[in-house]
Amino acid sequence: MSTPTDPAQRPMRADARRNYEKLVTAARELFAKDGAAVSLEEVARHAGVGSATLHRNFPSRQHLLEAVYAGEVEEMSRVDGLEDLDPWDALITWLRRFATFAATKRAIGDALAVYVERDDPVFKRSGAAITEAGEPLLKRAQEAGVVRDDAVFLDVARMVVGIAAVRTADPEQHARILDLALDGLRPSARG
Amino acid sequence: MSTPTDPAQRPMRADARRNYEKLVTAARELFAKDGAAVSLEEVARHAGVGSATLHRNFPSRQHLLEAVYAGEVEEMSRVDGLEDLDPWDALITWLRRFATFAATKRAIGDALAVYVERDDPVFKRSGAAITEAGEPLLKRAQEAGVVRDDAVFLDVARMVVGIAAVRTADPEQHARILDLALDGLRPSARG
DNA sequence: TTACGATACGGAGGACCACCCCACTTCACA
DNA sequence: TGTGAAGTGGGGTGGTCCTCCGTATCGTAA
Repeated sequence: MSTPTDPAQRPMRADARRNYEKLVTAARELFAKDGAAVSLEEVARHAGVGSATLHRNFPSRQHLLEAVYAGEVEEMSRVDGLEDLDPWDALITWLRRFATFAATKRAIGDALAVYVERDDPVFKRSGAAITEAGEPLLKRAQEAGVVRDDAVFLDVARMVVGIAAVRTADPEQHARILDLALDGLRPSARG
Repeated sequence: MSTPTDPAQRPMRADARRNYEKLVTAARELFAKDGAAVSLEEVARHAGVGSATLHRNFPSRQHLLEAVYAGEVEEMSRVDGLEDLDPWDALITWLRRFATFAATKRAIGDALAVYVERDDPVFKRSGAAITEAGEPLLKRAQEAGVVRDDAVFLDVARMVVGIAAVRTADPEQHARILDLALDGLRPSARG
């Protein structure tokens, strides 16, 4: 889950694992405080670790983002008590939560966009969590006839991510835009 | 139109104007070839001009983008023979053109997003052109009863920009997502 | 046509960045 | 406890943006 190495590989050495954790912790703090554009040098400094160590553990900024947020994404994706709602509300509620998450955590939002948009293997884990959670909700809504049949999950996800990526000072506007777009999912809207 | 200085100010010196043009030309070529992230140093080099000259003319990358694309944005915004179409088709056609433009020219797309998203004064000119073209189309469609009354132009524009900003290898997907979202504009879709 | 002040120039340099190299340290296992 | 493999971090490289300031060029008034 939070294992930095593939299970196939031999386990990390204790000191290496320690440094890995220090880096992820430092990155989480700095991303939250200053956004995802923080210099990697700064992250390494803050973690009390050489920059080479950072680059060895995380070949790119995206890898670091994935490590920092993978857990949160999985938690966000969870479908809690959504099964109790009717199919439309369940889907919309989940999509709204997804959008809010992406919009709030700008850092992960941008990273998510990269995953959702390009199937970047770096984000396989986070991406899988999202698809696993959302796709059944969409299916259920379609089977209930409250969402148009031709909607594809990845289309919908990308739409939401795109809208979430819009930067606006007014959070109300975000909600308005999203609602507008989500109304397009209704079968009655079809031309 | 392409005047770099405000009319109030005294005209630029001939050599200054020459350099200004060289920079805009070089930037246009490089943006088209390599995207909007091209190094400004590179642009200056390509224009055969010192980097200080670039920074004097364009305090930020956004200023350079605005200078490069202002004309194209205005042309793209034009409503041509759209008045002949029925209100819905006119609006949708224009919005689609807008989205395609933003998506195709990634460089200006990102810059546009900045304008449309934050009212950055740097993009006042381009932004005004867009609003002047699009807002009447939306109004007309609303008056004809084919678009929900509560839709606000800036919401719609931001939605389209957000979707256009989604990077996907498949252009068909872009079209699908946009159509999905635009269907949300129909009054019949309202809850 | 000249001469001179305002204007604009560009290269050098500072501060920063990502990323790599490699002599050195630390670990884990026999 | 000794040894080789794994991991380290400081310093180097080459790139970025941006500013400073001595120099060159322009436009104009004489």
